[in-house]
Amino acid sequence: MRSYDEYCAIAKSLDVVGDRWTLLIVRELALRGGCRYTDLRNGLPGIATNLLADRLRELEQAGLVAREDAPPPIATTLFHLTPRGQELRPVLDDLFRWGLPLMTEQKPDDAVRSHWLAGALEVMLTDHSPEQPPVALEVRTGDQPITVEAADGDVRIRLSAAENPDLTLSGDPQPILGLLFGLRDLEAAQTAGVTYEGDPAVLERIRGSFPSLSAADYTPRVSLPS
Amino acid sequence: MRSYDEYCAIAKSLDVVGDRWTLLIVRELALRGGCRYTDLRNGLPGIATNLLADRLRELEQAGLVAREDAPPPIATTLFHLTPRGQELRPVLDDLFRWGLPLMTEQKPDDAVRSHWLAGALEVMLTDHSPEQPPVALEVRTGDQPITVEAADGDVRIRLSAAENPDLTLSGDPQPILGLLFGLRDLEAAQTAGVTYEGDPAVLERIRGSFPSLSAADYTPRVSLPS
DNA sequence: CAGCATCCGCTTTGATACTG
DNA sequence: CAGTATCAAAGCGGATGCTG
Repeated sequence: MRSYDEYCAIAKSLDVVGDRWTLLIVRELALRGGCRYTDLRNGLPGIATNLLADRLRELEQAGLVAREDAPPPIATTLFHLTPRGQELRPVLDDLFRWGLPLMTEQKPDDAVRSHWLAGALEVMLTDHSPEQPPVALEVRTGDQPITVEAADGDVRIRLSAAENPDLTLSGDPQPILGLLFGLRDLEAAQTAGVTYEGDPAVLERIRGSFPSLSAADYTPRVSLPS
Repeated sequence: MRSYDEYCAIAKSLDVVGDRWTLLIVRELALRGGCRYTDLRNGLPGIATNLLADRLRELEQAGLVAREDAPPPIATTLFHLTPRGQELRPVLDDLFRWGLPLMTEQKPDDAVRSHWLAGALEVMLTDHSPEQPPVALEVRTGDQPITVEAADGDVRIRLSAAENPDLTLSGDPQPILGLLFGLRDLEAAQTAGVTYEGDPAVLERIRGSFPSLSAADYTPRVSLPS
């Protein structure tokens, strides 16, 4: 990308990560840790292979990504974020939150990956009853099952099936997220094709509350002259 | 921009604000409040006029920007952020912070605008001595003077000259920021052409501390299967 | 198969000129 | 002041081919 040529921190940030696909590559590496080239392609459906190679080279040069030649048993190159790359997490988290209201719309040809949903769940869900015994929720949607464990006030997300889930939800991601974020009740979710097995009370324990528009004021950041 | 077609909050955010120039337009409106078309052009040096018009239309459609036909005395259209647009402030703030280390390099053809620097100062400076009487600093660089007032633990930034500044700094923006962010001492700043008038002790009062790389760990956000 | 490089048609951008 | 119109150049998406 052409530089904006502005002596401004935001512009300089965008000089580095403002290109198409770049932040999504960082998202993949932030969510999944070390990735092979092929993993990245799978997590970025639609990216042209030459673009992925280009972006990885640029990110490496900018010091956000490092490549590591994995030892003999694996024998493949792994890409991972450097500390400088990890520092983009606040940006990704904010974009996650800002974009959540847009998740109410799921276009028919939207690709779905469970680790994206897992990221959203991690940002949104909390354990409202730390004193209660741990509970486990299994979510079956996307390309692999997601396990949500609430214990001692913390919520942990794993991309695998649960051992003995207290509740299992299956169906399309959109109504399931609506249910977990408190936008739909169980009945409405069922109408949208969600099925469950187990104890629905788990929902009260971990449900997130949707960020309502916080009535931001219109005052500019910096007061202007006269 | 073409949609990424991903059911992911970050991708959906970038579908809206991921285009070239878009976030910088939001930056302008966030920093300066209501802007005329011409103000925006001045704050976005190098943007093609048709692109600015396109982006404003897209932002309006997406509900982030509203245009307002100002009453007779002004007789011009003003653009401002809607509440939904204001909600991007956390994203802008994080990009501000992430990009600060890049400000150590000032390319010869980088444009400079005081309100960008004011944004950086607002994010970075704090009043370390709330119990002390208020102090005022005037910074002379960029296209207009900046006033930094520290009082009662708060720091306020204005884009205008100070009444009776306790300290005035003049020179290139890069060494001045270095000085204010604690990367240079006064002597080093002077070597880089910064001049001052008044009491340098003001610096101790408001100086920001530079975000050192916080040794982020490499653990992925979501644990992977097996 | 993993990790690219090359080629080609299309879209987006940048620069400039022009208009109500 | 607030845009629209035009056109060349750069970037992108998709397909394909190459190398270990």
